[in-house]
Amino acid sequence: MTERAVSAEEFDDPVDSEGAPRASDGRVPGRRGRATRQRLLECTREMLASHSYRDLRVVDIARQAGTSPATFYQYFPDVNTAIVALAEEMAEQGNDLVVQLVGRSWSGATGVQTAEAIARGYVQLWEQNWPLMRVLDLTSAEGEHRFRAIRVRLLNQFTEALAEVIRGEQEAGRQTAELDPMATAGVLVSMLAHVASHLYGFEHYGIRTADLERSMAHVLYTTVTGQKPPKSKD
Amino acid sequence: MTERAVSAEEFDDPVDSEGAPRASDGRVPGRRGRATRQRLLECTREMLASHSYRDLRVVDIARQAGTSPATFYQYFPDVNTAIVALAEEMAEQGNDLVVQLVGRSWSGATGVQTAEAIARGYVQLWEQNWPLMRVLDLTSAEGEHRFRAIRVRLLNQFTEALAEVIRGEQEAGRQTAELDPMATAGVLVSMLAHVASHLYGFEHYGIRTADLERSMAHVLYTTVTGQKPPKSKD
DNA sequence: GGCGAAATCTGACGGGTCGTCACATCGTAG
DNA sequence: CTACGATGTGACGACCCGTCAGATTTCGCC
Repeated sequence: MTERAVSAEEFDDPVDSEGAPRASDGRVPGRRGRATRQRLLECTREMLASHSYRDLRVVDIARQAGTSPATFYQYFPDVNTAIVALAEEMAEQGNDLVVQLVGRSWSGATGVQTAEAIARGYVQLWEQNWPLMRVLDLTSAEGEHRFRAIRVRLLNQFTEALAEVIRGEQEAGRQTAELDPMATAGVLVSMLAHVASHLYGFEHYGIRTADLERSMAHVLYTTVTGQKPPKSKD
Repeated sequence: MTERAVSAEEFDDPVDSEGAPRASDGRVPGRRGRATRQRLLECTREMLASHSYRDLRVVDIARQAGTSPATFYQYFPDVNTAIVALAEEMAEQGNDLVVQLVGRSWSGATGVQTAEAIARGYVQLWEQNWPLMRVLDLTSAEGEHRFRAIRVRLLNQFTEALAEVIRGEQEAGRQTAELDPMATAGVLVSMLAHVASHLYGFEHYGIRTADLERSMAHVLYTTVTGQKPPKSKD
């Protein structure tokens, strides 16, 4: 294979400390420029929701924003860089939510509620951001290091928080010490991530989202605490 | 966005009942033709192992096979169709293996061994076929219906077999009847699929494959049987 | 052994996308 | 109102894809 252009994949979006982006030629854009950049970002988000990621063309985003392809390249070295900007914003907000849920109590009936909240929370996070989440999953499986970094950050903080809980349960003697906490947490987060990203496929096969959430909550609770869940109220 | 060429994505590889493929013009190839086709397939497999799927170019496969791009198009309408042929072969063989494992006994210490065998088996299946598995995961998440069909077939038979076991455990009163068997099985298979496809990522973070297998086996056994595993020998 | 016809292979081309660059336009400070 | 920096764009070269007419190889048959 002839070497392909490495393109800008290896470089990060040039953004200064305040988040003000620089244009391709290194100059700092003014009001008009930033407005155009923002408009391009929003159009990218829209296109991502209505078109397949693979079919996303610069010319379409530019046209949607009422400008020319060359203008797009003035603000982003490529389409991925624009998406990274969007994904970073989403990851920021979404991560807090789920990690926070892990911190709740894991004992008894409250613990079951925690597990349910996590399962539902993760599913909702995915449903609310599926265009970006999908791209994140997709490109992370390939080589794109920036997307992978975001995804890893998103999942890793979650995994570590969960591992900490598992470690606590092990020390309290409620959970078997034979399991590696990080490995176990990784397995659980994998479950959440994969199920969330394939909800539509499951629905297609007649498997209801509510049932999936219940099963995931069950697995979560059981695996984290090492206990059978106390019988629920419903 | 202007409509993109639908290309041959919607059409299946023309293959007659005996598996003998037809060339692009509909004629049945002779010895030389079939040899060339096979050579192209093997080269596709090699390229897939050493190059990213996205960077796979027809011209490279052809060159590797010591022929011209036009020859490739004589036997396959596009690169994906060639990969589908490879993936189908793999799925055939791999599916039997894992589904067969599910049929083993799930009671007591033997059950733990069954769970471990499944976890290890799935991981090995992935490790042995990662170039194809990766493409399957990748393109299924997008729209390619042929890849998705193969992946669904692979996972669905597995899921249904597992659901059947869970249903049995429920009827025997060992597992809570609150959970939908298919949903639960789907969750478990998701776990296996996602962990297997991210083994390298986990290793990168210092999480050992052996620990992942143990954790997955634990989750599998616990969730399927509803019992704590009997204490192991090691 | 030679000769057509069928099978197989290939060079070259039209069509399309990508990213860049020189230049046009805008808008604002003086 | 003018000049200059900031912003926007048409058009171009490079690249990849899939096709097609024609060249080359193989094979059955005399």
